[in-house]
Amino acid sequence: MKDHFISSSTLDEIFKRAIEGPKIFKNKSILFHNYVPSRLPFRDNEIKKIAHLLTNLIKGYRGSNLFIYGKPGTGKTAVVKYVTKNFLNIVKKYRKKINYVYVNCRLAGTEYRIITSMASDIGLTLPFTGLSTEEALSRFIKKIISDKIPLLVVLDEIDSLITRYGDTLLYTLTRFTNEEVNIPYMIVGISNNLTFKEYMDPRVLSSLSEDEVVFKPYKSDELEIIIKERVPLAFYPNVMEEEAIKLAAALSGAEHGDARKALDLIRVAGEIAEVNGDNKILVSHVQEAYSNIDKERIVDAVSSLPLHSRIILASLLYTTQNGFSNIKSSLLYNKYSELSKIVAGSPLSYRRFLGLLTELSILGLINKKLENYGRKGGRVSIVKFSVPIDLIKKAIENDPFIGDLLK
DNA sequence: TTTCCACCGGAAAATGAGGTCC
DNA sequence: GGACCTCATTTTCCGGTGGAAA
Repeated sequence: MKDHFISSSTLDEIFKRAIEGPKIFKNKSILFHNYVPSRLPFRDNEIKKIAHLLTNLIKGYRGSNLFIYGKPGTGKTAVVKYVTKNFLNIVKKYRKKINYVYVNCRLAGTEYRIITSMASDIGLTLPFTGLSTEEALSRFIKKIISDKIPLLVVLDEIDSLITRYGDTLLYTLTRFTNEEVNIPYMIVGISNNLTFKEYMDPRVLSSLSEDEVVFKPYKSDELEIIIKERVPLAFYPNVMEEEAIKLAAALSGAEHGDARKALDLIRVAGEIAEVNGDNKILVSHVQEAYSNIDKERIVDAVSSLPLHSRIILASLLYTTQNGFSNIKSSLLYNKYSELSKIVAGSPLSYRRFLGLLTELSILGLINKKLENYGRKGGRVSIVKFSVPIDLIKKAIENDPFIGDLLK
């Protein structure tokens, strides 16, 4: 049986190295996604455009609503947060008032939670359940009207709201004013994709897109400059080698110009150097970080799945390891039912099982393909892993509920 | 050309646990 | 305390679906 305990001398060594070993990170938080830097290179035009639109609110006019679109890691959220932070500072300085609301629609989850989050930003507490969505929205609107303060709403990942709940909330937000109620407001929608537009009423869409800003992906040389600006803030002097910076920029530039990935890469490279007790971040650390990031993603994805999804993966692992390839979903369900009787008491319905298979496929862990065998065999789903099997095995074996089952 | 297999997957309803409101 | 609410998960129902066989 594998020893699950770490000796105290090993722990001593880890802590000793942390205190006495080479210093790598000066301020790691600089490299996290939520950090808003004091300078955002290559986004001057976008910053100016958003700032100009915001001036309407200070003057007391209704600003054009703004739709911001761009691939992940192109700086959309960072630019909006940067501009609004400066905007609110000026507003405060001149003793003006703005009701500012920022919600990430995907993280907030449901439409109701988006409304309660917006309400909380303007000082209105709503119960987290018990009210109808209409009632919650109505209270939010009443508060805006009674405050008589210009309103700025930023809806990040707005596609997540529209594709799941339609455009009712946005419709209400763009139409709460009239001749009697004349409160200046501006809505900023941010999205990674444009597919959600088909779910919107053309009137709401044109209202949201009164102005548009598109964020283009960063080029490798631009990413290199972005990394070079963060390196002196995040690491101690001369810790990161010039060649390592170039490689990190090139690897992330090749992957859709994603600045977030570039910063992840140098952070993980720094962590690897730290664990190894090295005093510099070298090209080899960046290379190792690049291959580790994907592995970590897969193992993390598997271990954070719900129990039944993990049992499905274990069933697929079992059947694959027993020489079956191109496994039919019905066959897999039989194995899954067997395992879940042991682990969870009873299996979920076949329909639910299919839903979980689709989710695993969307996550990129498995590949589900429809195949047709005509009158003889009908139309079936064929399932196989789409990531290296040893990574799944590693995640499943460490699972406290189903790890022993496979042995 | 039609039939039929073996499912697939959308939609709606059910469930159960949290809650508010009057 | 009963009516009504959200929310995530799950079940039930049932109309497709594509291609080999009839």
